[in-house]
Amino acid sequence: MVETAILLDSLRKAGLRITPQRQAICELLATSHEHPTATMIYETLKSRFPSLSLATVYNTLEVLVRLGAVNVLGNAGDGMAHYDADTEPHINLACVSCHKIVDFPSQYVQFLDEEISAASGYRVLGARVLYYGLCPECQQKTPMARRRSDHDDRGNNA
Amino acid sequence: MVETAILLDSLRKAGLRITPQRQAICELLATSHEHPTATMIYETLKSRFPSLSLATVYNTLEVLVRLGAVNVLGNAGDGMAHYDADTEPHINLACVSCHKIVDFPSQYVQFLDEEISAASGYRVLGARVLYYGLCPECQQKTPMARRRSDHDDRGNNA
DNA sequence: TATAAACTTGTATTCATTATAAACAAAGTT
DNA sequence: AACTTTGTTTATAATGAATACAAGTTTATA
Ligand SMILES: [Mn+2]
Ligand SMILES: [Mn+2]
Ligand SMILES: [Zn+2]
Ligand SMILES: [Zn+2]
Repeated sequence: MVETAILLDSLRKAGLRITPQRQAICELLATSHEHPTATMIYETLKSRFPSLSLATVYNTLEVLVRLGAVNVLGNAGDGMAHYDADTEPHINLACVSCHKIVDFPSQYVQFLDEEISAASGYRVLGARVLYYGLCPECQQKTPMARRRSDHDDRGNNA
Repeated sequence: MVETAILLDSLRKAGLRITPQRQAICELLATSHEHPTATMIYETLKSRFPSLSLATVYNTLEVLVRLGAVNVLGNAGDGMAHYDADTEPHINLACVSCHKIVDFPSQYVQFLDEEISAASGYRVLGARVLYYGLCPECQQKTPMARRRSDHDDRGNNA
């Protein structure tokens, strides 16, 4: 569980103002477990903030990522970047068919993280530990041993 | 070290033809250690194949990813997707400043991989294990404890 | 209340990626 | 060999997420 306060604090510590929009975006990021995209955040909040602009969502996300408070997982088959406010080491499992992303806890990621920070020489700003494939539900829907020419849903990529 | 033959075989096994373009793209992917983008592949090969189209590069990459022979690491701060023909479990370290991506070997990733395949219920098609930050060289170039309003090079994201 | 700085918003722009259709090439058929 | 089918490449157009920009709004400080 991510604390909204942690995100807000990182904004504050960077000398940035806590506006109602930023507050709401941080709250949504911290509360949600669905690894939202910029558009998803925008759609969810615009009922509460009718004047909200998509640009503000992108701006806020960019700041949070730069501060290391949020990670970008990238495209999950739907052509847009998904964000994760949980920066604790964990694995994300993305389904390339229904585009849901779930968390998968693993003891090894912790070690991994420490190893990299210690031995790589990099100043690590964030991570993108994401496995992609077909979730159990979507495996049902698909006629099983999917043959080569099965033209399933369009591309994926980064 | 990745074998070109492995990539070509996965095309063959999928019933696809080994054209000179595909052969060259697979060769470059297998040989290169720089996690190239579609454009990088295109630029590199167009001297040898003056008629090569960027569309062919994208098409071939899409097929290889769908077959699980290549992983998409995504945007490394330069706005385009980077590809990795090494599907063995390993960590990729991306520099958000110079956009280079290097491999980092870790024993833990192996365990991680096995754990996910065994316990998640997902049919895993690929992975995107990427840490991003500043490489040792770029840490020099940057005035150290980079303050908030330091407007460095533009965004990053997925 | 001024004045400046930070922030939001609406819109225009960019550009990586995808879609489309026409030319080309290989393999099979008569 | 000529015809046909099917897969591939190429050139170009279209898409749309992300970004840039300029104008308006809020907040801070004097
Ligand atoms: Mn997560
Ligand atoms: Mn790699
Ligand atoms: Zn699914
Ligand atoms: Zn660097």
